[in-house]
Amino acid sequence: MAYWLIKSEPSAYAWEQLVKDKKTSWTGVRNAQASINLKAMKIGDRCFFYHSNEGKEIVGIAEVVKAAYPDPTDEEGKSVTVDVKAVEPVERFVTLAEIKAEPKLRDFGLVRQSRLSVVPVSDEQWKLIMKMSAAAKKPAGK
DNA sequence: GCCAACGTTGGC
DNA sequence: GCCAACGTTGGC
Repeated sequence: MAYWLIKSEPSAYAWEQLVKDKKTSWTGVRNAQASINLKAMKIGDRCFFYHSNEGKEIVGIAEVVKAAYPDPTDEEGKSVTVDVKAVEPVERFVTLAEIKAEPKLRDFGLVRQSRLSVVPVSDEQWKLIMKMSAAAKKPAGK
């Protein structure tokens, strides 16, 4: 299974909203690279849910429940969307500042391409961030 | 097909 | 609110 990070401005669609809705269609992605990432998503893939602009932190974990299909909100029919559901909130928010402060996450898509709204997350990155989100201030161990 | 102009996103 | 980065558009 693959891992991803999906971004949303809380004012547009916050994590709390997804929790309330249980699941949602991740529509409105127009960026070409982001679309490619969406198409690569498979059912069961996990996604970090990141709040951009406000908060700038990873707040929860979502799961892909429906693979890419044409985005109904795109009149041109070029864009795709996936359905995701809320899995669980993270124990502790992981902020962008912390991610930037972690040398191992220097190559993280969120940092490297800050404008991309759907970015891939490697296994190692996923594990590390999971660790960072688990209560302690710093990742346990080395 | 290239490149400049413009628009949008997102961090600070 | 400002500015930098980057994607997209349109003229040539």
